[in-house]
Amino acid sequence: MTLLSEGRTHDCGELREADVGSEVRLFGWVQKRRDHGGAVFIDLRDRYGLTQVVFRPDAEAASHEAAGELRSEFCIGVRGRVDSRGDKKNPKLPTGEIEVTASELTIFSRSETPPFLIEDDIDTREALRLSHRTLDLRRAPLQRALRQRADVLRAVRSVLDERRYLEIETPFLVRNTPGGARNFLVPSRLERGSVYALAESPQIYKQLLMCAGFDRYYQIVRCFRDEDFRGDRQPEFTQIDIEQSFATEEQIYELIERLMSRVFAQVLEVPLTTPFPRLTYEDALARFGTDKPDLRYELPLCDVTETVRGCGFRVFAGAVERGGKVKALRLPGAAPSLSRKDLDGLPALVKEVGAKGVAYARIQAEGAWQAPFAKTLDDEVKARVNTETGAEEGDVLLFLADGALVVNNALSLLRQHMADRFGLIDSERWAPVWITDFPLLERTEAGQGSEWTACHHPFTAPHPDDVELLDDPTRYGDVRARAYDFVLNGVEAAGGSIRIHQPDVQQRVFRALGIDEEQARAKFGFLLDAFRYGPPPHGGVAIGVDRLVMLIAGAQSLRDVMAFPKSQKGHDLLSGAPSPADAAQLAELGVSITAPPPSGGDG
RNA sequence: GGGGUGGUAGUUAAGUCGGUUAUAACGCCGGCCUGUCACGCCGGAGGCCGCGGGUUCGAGUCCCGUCCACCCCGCCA
Repeated sequence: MTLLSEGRTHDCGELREADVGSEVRLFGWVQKRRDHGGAVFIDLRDRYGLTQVVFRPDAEAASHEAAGELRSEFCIGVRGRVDSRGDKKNPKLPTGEIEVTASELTIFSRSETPPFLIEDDIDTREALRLSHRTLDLRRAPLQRALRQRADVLRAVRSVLDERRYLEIETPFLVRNTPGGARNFLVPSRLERGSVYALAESPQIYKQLLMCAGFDRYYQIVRCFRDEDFRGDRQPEFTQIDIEQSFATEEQIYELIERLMSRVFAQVLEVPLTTPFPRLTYEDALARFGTDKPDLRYELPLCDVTETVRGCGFRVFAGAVERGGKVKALRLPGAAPSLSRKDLDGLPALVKEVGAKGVAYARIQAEGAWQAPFAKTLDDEVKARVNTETGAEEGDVLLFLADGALVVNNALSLLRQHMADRFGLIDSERWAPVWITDFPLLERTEAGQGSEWTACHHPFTAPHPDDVELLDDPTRYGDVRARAYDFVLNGVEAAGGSIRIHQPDVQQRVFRALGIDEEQARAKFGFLLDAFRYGPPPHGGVAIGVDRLVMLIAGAQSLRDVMAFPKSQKGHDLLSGAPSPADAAQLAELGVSITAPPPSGGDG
């Protein structure tokens, strides 16, 4: 019998004082060797933990001899006896009460010196970690994150199964429908000249499933989007996609609240209070400058546009004249701790969102302002701003004056920055919130064809009270959608809507979007056809698994909760994808590449 | 498409005003060590300074270009 065929008796994280005296077999990787010439200590690691193994010359000479050649990351098996460590316990390890005195050692495989240490906190260039992802994945934080990811999915499945949602798969290779997120394209070999698109979401298919009578559907599904990537955006990502017939917003909210409660209870043992608070899109933007506010802290924004209209400070008055906004962020009691240098450094901070500057004022006794521009403002204006923002002595007010988008982006950034700086973020706290009443339509950038585009997607139902506005192009921007986002700690973790199921409403929305009947047929004919035969009212939601797990695992990036993520340019640094196709493959597909071959990097 | 940060030994970093042989720590290799757990002590090896070009008597350092990674704006119905 070999050690391998006998099998391991325990994992490397489970032996305790109570096991002392038993014979055990442990398999794992060498985390660390400490060779004292006599006793040789090995920290043996697997995904469950670390156990100290000791080899002694007097106990088993051959094993002791062999232990001398062990190096980091050798994969080994050990037979031995569990001994108490007596007064040599290591309180830092769960298994620190005991050690295994080895009587037999099998080296399953050797390891070259790894390019970086397999430790919890390594400070290694991420590119290197990604190109040696298998080693990176041996590290405890990634092991933990991927386990939590599986735990999250298990918890979600348990709720959905209890509630009789049916898991149904939908195609990845779908019809190419330009508009919305850019699709990855897959050329067809059997029909040269045509392409499939990789599904950016199962949206249309899940609506078809509703029409087919599967009144409660879910799928844990990969989605593909060929856009620019970020720390929280990858070319392929996973959604928990849910749709149900006869749904109302309230039912969807209740379901997600139940799902999240179960997930947090099971994975983190944290109770979430339900129902979650709600905030309209309009309020969110007004008070926090973003539709995904982090509500773990306060620091609301205050719109003072009307107050400073025509005032003596040209930066303010000018922005208002140009149709922009002036908003303030009040930092209670911040005056003593924010130096002139801190405040003068703020413009650099907001430069990245396109803001040209940040005005600030320290509030002194009786509401007087200490500010570079203080003289240009009437006392009356200052007093009104004080009242509106609630500013008191010792506070600092930060002002942004610019177009609405820049003002909101910059103040949202500053709000975050200051919350961080003043330690206002309770890392133990979870702040879920529903963002409701999104606009249905938004203006597109000039020169992109149609003037309006759907905020969510073209099948999102308008608010019943606003349907009539769809007949007045000047009011398009006022139409509210039955769409909602679930935001957790400032991260958009889920989003969805009640869909349109009435052909006439769908037609009006298409018209507003500048999609004529012919285009509608060409793009979405198969959905519209399904809607001719008694479509049920329906709606749903999609949860961003990667983002949710990122929050739960406390990770800074999606890359830390995905086993094999891609770089910001969409490269898989492990496999080298994407790579040039060979000529024969392209010929078979009837595809020719016009771009010059990539020069490749040596970085 | 745009703005920013970075790339020097296996790893993380230092490298001044352009000047002799490019430093340090960790890791690695060899030796010693029977209670370590950030083991210790002694010795050693290890470099296309991302890549290409330019300026210069001389470039890790200055200039231009380029590649890669990361952060952000746009984009992500």
